[in-house]
Amino acid sequence: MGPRARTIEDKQQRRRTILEAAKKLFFESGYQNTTIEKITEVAGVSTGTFYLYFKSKREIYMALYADGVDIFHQMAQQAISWPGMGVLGRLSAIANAYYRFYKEYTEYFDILAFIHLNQEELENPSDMRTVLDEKALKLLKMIEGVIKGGVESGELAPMDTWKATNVLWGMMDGLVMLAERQNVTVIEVSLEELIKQALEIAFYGMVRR
Amino acid sequence: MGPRARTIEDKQQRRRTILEAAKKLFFESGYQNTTIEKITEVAGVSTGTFYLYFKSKREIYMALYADGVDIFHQMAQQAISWPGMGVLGRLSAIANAYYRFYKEYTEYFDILAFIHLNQEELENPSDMRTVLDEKALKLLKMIEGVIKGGVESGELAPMDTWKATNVLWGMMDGLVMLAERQNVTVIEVSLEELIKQALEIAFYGMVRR
Amino acid sequence: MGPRARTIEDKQQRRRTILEAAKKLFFESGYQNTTIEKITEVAGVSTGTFYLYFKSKREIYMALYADGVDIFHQMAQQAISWPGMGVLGRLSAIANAYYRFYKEYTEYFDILAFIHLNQEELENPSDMRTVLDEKALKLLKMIEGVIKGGVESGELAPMDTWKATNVLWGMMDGLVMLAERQNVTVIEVSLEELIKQALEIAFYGMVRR
Amino acid sequence: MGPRARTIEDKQQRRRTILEAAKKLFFESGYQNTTIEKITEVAGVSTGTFYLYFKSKREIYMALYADGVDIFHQMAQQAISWPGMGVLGRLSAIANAYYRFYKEYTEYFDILAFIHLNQEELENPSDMRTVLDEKALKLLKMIEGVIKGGVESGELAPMDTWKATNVLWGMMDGLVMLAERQNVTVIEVSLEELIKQALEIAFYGMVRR
DNA sequence: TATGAATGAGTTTTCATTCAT
DNA sequence: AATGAATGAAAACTCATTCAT
Repeated sequence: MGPRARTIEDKQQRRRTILEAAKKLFFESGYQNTTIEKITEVAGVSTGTFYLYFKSKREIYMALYADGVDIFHQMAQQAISWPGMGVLGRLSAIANAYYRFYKEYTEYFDILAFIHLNQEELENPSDMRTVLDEKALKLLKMIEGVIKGGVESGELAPMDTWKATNVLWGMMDGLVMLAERQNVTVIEVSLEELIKQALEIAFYGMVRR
Repeated sequence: MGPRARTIEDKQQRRRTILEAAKKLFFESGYQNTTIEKITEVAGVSTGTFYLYFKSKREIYMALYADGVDIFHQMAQQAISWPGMGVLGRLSAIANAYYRFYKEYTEYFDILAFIHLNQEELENPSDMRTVLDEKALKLLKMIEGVIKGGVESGELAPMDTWKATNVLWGMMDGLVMLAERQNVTVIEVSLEELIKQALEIAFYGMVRR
Repeated sequence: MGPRARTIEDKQQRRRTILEAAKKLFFESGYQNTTIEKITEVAGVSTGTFYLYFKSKREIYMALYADGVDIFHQMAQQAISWPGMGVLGRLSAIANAYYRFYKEYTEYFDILAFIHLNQEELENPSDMRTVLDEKALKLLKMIEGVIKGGVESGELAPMDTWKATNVLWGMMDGLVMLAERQNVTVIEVSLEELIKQALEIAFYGMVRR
Repeated sequence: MGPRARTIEDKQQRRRTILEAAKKLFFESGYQNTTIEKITEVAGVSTGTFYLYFKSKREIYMALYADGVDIFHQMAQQAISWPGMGVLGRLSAIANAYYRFYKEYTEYFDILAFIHLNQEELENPSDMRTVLDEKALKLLKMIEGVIKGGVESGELAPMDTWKATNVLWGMMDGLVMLAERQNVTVIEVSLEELIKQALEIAFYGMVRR
């Protein structure tokens, strides 16, 4: 339908078009309920073209995942890049970034969240997997860096920073997941407030006394 | 081939047999990779019989979910039923019950966890959904009851108890989910320790100062 | 479309129906050009039913192959079962059986012939393969038995009977294959005569002088 | 990417490159498993260029077949071109040439053999077919010439030389085909020995007594 | 109640061929 | 003459669900 993608930029663009279509559909209907046919239909290309740009359904999913992690990583990085912030400020900033990512990039967020539990469905790990895990690990390391800084500066009590990082992350994750379920309506508490409260609780628990 | 289930007990028994088969398989292979045929094979009944006891694949999944929530609810209830426990003891007990449930009833746990993110895959909400949300709500209310008690007794600082409940729950959930992913190996920190640390952090944040 | 196959005989019958449809189509259009859909269409069953009776396209092919070998084996066996036949008579009888098989069961013959060279297309050997090779081996052993008998009775010159068997078989095979190609028309010599001549030549070469 | 083939020689060269790539791949993986893309990749040209030199996948296959027949024809011709050879010597020489062709040009041999049985797969006959049959016919006529010479010189018994030619050819063909199948391992007899034995048997049958 | 044979829409993926540049 | 992106028709196989017995 579209004109042939002749230059590298054209091809990048076409890849993006397909990626966007897939993102939209994965978000709307989930991985299983999204068929290649639907993706190509929305992207306005033929089945064959899809396979010109992506090896498989799985691969496009992973590509989106990678993008999602990158986006969040960048958001978080930026959030803590202001000089003169205290640890608590930085951690709050990361939490906020997390929340903003959830709100503004829900499609990506859902893709990230989906992968948590459905690795079986996505079958064999492959190289991609490793790449992705590395990306995720780097993200956690960044957060740990912030906590470490806090401990060193004396703002936070001495602690196992790696454990603390995972606690913080798991906490945020858990809260958003809670909100993600239909339960959100059940809970009748806004996610934003929840995160704030969680941070408060956590921070009181972490600061040096 | 199987004898007819004439009495109500017979029927209940047969239902349980199918349920157990499904639980085993959902746990081993996930929802998508479990076929009705496999379930009936393991249960030793025919395909038709399956549909005599469950309306659809989805329904049996939901039934298992409900069972899982019930089991955990009972475990948590029991954990806090000792008289003379402080709030922190009670909350710890609940967290421990959560951990124990995760360890001892992993099949159920996975089923519960799966549902979080895959509601899309399970399609139309149906009545079951409501029943389940009610069950889950009751569970959260029980936890809130504990926190409320602590605030009233002055052990905990005054706070929005409903928010705090959700924070605690989300925290635990998030941690286990973190551990459930492949990331567990990445993280290299045992779940048990993580939960302990999380509680510590949270409790320090919650107690009256 | 047809009524449900309830008894074992019904099922055998249905299996046969599908088998016949496949045989016809493989013969008419070759393996690659025969689709499961065409087979089920001709057999008057649904796609799903096909897979109820055969694991794969390959399997139905192999099943036909096995039948073909069995049929020929029986024909050859019967051909040499008359008491009081000399070796040459027996070998002639086998060659005739081969020719009759080619004429009367061309569909089977073609399936047997096809497999010769296209094992790649049929991919991984599997158990079936072994079974089939055993069947083919048994057939050759039967022919060798006849030649051995001839050598022992002094009708034939002493020789490596296994080699001779393979020569004879390869000869017959080669001739029919020659006839099978479009070349038949080119050659303008009837297959029957060719086989007769070949036997004459071979026999003159084999008899004790 | 490739430079333009301006002169006729350039074009011939490019054609050859593609042909060689196809030969290699057809031999390694068979007709069905060889894609145009793989061929062009190996040949170092673009997909479009392939279709500039060959009308279809089928056509390149046929072209290789023609080459194969030509090569063997030349080998056989040369083998019998020594003056002062007897008939049996000449026939042996042809058989040896056949065997050598099988050994040294296995790729071509397989291509020739494949066509025997898979004409269906190659679809509509087309003009090529005729060309090929003519080539094959010429080959057989050459062999017949040798036999005729033998009959005329009295070395061989009087016989229908055309039939005998076909018998000999079919015999050789049949033996090699036997060896080509997986059965080779089953048979456990070397092809070379088989051909020798076959010739012996045949010659004893053909010589004047 | 129980059975299990039958269904058929639905899914991913391949690849020969075309054609605008 | 050469390119290679785009095409889209196949094709094999799966599986939740139905329904006649």
